[in-house]
Amino acid sequence: MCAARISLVNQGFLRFSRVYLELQRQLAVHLRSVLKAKYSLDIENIPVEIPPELKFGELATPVALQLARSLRKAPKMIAQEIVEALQSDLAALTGFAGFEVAGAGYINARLDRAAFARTTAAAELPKLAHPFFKLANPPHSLVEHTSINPNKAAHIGHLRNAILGDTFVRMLRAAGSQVDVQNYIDNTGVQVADVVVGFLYVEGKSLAEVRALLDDLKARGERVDYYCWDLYARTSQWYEQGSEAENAERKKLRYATLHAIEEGGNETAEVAELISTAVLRRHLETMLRLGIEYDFLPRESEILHLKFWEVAFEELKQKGVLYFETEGKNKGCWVMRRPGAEIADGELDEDAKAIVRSNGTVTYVGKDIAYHLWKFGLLPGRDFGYEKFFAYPDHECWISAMQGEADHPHFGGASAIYNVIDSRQSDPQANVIQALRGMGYTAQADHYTHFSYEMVALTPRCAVELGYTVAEEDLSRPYIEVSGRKGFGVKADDLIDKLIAATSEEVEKRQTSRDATERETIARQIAIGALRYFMLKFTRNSVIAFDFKDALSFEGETGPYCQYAAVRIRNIFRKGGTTPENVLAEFAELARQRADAHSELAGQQGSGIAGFLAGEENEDIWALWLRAGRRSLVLDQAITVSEPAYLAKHAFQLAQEFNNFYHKHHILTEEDAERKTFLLATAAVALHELVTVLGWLGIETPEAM
RNA sequence: GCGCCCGUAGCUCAGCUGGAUAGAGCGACUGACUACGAAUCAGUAGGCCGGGAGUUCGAAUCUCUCCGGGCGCACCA
Repeated sequence: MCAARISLVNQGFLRFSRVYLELQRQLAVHLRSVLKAKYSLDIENIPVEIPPELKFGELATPVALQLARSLRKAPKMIAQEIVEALQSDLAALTGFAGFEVAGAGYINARLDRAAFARTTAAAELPKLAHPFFKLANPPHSLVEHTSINPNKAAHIGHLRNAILGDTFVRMLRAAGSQVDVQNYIDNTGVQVADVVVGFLYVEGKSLAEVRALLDDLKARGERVDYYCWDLYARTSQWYEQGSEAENAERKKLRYATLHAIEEGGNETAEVAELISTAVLRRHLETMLRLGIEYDFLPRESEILHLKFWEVAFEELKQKGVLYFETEGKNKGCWVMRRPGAEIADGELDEDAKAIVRSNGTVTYVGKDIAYHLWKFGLLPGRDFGYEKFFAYPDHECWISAMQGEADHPHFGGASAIYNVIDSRQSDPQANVIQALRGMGYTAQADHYTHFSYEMVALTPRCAVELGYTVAEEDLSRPYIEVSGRKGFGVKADDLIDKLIAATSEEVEKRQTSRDATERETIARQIAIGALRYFMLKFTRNSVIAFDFKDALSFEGETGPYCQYAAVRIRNIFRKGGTTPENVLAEFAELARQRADAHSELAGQQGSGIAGFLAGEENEDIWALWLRAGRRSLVLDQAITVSEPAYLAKHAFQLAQEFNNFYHKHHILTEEDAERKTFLLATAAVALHELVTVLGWLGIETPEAM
């Protein structure tokens, strides 16, 4: 049922702590040669799974079940024959203790537990000194996430985007990739235009007055993005509030403003620049609270003014991806076939996507195609100017500019890109990929991933709680979509503040001996842990119906639960007066001695390390070691299918298995010195696994809880 | 009309290229703090995996179909 098939696809770049992966590969190779010798069959992908329960062993294959038909033999018979072949050559399979037939014809493999522990512990040691692995020739990836319109405060939907994106970046880096993190800024769109209309016409402010207001807000320590949140909602209403004639005028104002901003070099554009930059800065601050950082902020204004589109347009025309439509509703436009469209030559394709309008202006998708050519380094002669914009403790975040600074890093030219964008935009994303493919950039199209995810919505109860008026028919729905335009939603900073307030209250109660700064750090770490885990525990295409009760929960399957397990382990080492490093070194030495002795005591079970890991009463300990050995496998799978939730699940299961172990076995009072070392080593391995995996999720481990 | 996503326990969700007795968390009910701090642990109850058909030795998983819910399908941005 919950047997997991191990992916063979993507293992190449994982070079550390791959105990489980190695064993799996070895078994698959060996099985293949057995099948060849016995039945003259050459099967390339032999399924090797992790069984649903430990009593079935640590690895299993249903290959005998699959062969039953072609070999015209009962699956159990085949399994028996294969097992005999494997058993007779056990010496060639290091790390395995034996094989057996089970169920309808499964072949179950049992591992040499002591050897597994020895290898795992040894793999933990060097990581302590060098936690980050670097490949000699790392693949260059580009992840784009966050990309909030700079006209209002970030809300919970944006948090899901940024947390998913940031976590994926950490995962890629853990696997050895070189990753550039980009946050695309649409500073010339209608959303920014609307808030500019708000300042200029709803509030009737001049450029100087807007500037003064921004200074004033800054001086008072108030959030500009919050101010814009309200103004944006008011402006959206204002378009519909007046008489029909007035509303028509207001709409005209809206488009005139939009065009002035796109054009640049005027006062309206200057207001837009002031506001969008101030709001953008706030977004970066909000995300930094969650440990989210960026390398580069490409802006729409530069893509426009540096004329990326012109270069792309020529190539699109020349390669026949775009054609000029002379009939139908798209008459006078340059259009592109949609993915999967089957239209005979010369026939009118009414469904084609217009890329250049009949008035000669380019659509959003067109600009996006040009931008993505740049991302892959396929836009000859065009690049952004680069300026420093935001300083992080250990690096700069750059922003696009017309001229820019002479000395700057290079962005773009990636070999793989990931766009973290919600699933509602899958159509335009598919259009861009289609264009790349049409231009013959097949490899690039294949390495273009729309990292899509479902939205965060509010439960009706939550909406009412926040004081919004909810329509009668919406009350019975499972969730209501948030809307920046209506000012309907939970602002990111409000949620973070609320979480910190809740964790602070608990920390004040528990950590009376610590000073205020320490307590503050702990409360912040737990709050962020809770938030990040909450956003990551759901798989990407499940809609999150947001509710404060769930988001503010610190018990059960939550970030704090995982953090707590790690903190408990730290407490053990603190009380025990030793460190994980020392214990692991001690254990490695012990394991080595025992391994030497083992050859003399061949076949003698139940002694030494093997004994600590054998038997019903130690099954939970063995489960913990196994889980730890599985980490790189889980990372591999999570990257292959772009699903950070797998890692969140893994961290939780690890924490759960540790807590279970913690209650059953009391470490510090253990009298047998060797067993105590072994139990401490178990805790050390669990701690390093937890800290590492939580780190990939962007969750810090507090000193105390 | 076309396309994509979802439907699994009272609630919120896992279940990873088909595989062994369908799993968690929350909520409910029982129990466990003078041992490494209970933000924890142990246990009980709770499921026609939306319905139907097909493929298969084997289906929550693949195919088809129907039902229910959501989101997209502009020369808007």
